[in-house]
Amino acid sequence: MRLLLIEDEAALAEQLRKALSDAGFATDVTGDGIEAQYLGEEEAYDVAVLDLGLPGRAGLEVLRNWRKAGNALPVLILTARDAWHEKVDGFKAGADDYLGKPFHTEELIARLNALIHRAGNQPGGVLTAGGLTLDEDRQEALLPTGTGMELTGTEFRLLRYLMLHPDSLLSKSRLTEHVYEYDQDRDSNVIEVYINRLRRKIGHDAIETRRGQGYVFHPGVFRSQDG
Amino acid sequence: MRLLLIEDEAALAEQLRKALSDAGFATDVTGDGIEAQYLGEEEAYDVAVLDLGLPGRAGLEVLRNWRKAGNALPVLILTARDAWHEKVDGFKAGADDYLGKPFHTEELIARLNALIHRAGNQPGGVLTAGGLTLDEDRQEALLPTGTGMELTGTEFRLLRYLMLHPDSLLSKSRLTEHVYEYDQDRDSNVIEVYINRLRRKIGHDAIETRRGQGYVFHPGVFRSQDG
DNA sequence: GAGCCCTTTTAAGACTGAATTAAGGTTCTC
DNA sequence: GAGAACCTTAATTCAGTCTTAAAAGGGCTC
Repeated sequence: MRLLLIEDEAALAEQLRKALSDAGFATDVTGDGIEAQYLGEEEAYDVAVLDLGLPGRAGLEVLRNWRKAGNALPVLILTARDAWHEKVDGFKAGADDYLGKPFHTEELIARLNALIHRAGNQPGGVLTAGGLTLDEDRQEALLPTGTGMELTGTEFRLLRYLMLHPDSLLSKSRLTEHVYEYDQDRDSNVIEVYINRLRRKIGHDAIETRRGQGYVFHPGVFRSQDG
Repeated sequence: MRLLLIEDEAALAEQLRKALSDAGFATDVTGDGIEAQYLGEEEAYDVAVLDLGLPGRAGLEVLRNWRKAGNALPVLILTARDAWHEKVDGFKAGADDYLGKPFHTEELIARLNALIHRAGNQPGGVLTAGGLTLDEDRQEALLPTGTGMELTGTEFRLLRYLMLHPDSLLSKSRLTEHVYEYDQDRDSNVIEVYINRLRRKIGHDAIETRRGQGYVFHPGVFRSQDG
């Protein structure tokens, strides 16, 4: 996986580069908007991380220009946690995801993996979200504690969909659609039953219920349990 | 948001109705052209979904008749993916958008949101009004201070309607019509109760009471609080 | 093809919290 | 100041969800 990191603060840039390399990303770093723009157009990256703390709002311009040119490169933006307007502006400019600073590196990596998977650029085999690992070849989950859990087919498909959409509200009908291709199910509580089974295996708190709306998968839960 | 779904295939109709309800649309369903025509004229819908698979080409007739009567209700038509002529006929009859079957429900919902949103409010699933942000995917509000507020289903539907009609006088009956499905409207103070709950979450001043007339949502209130 | 094991689906009762109702208090209008 | 409209809180209701268990289904071996 090739990753473009656009970050002007040298210390943070280096820290992130290390962590991202450890996670298996071949990372190019630039702190300059013009260079970032050029690299994003000329090189074949799988994903980009864009810190909006760049001086002069250059960051969003880079992103807008990419989109204007039809470049669909998945982009995750970093913003100060309280700068809500940056988040909104970022999405308007075409960002795919965002993360507020300060953040845990694991979460950044999990979201990057999710972005890449969503874009269809399948690497192979392993999907991580905040410490939880899903081995797609062996169809089993690996908890941060090291415990391995075998999953049945349906459990696996459901968990994978949850992990691909971390912190997103997923309605039961949407989950049904994606876990069972184009199967139109009548009223049935399969999703509830499988949510229950997953909770037993990976922990109850990882999946939040929003009554009347759906479920939210929280990768962050795993951070606190183990490093 | 009140939605009219015109779909004669019962299974698909039910599947869509569920998914649309999850997404916060108060959905009325009919499989009959005559009834569809009547409902579109008499009820206050924000958008309609029209499946052209209806027997006897009745679907396009419904649409044409609405347009002839000056009804500008946004309409999205569903067609078989390879039925190119249906798409053309549909636009000629006054459709605003179309989607080929089969499709992912998320795409339908995204397009419906786009149809409903006013110009300028277009990014993926995010609705803004003067500093207040409504995340339509997660069904939660983001205050200018950065505080996120989870919303229940009814709170979400009401707030979305308010935000889509800023600075407009909205009567209680109109709010009821757009927040609830085909209603056997008894006198009740639900709207008052939910206005009260919203005020607690987003601030009392955002919603003005016009005694005897209704409510006005003021996005401007949020601008003064934060930059 | 009978029996076994594992997965998936259905079903039913308990539980929870969102939606609704209800009731008393407050503010506005005339 | 009387009546109406609205606010606010609390109780009630009821649909949505949890949980468990058992039935149904599918693939395997012998």
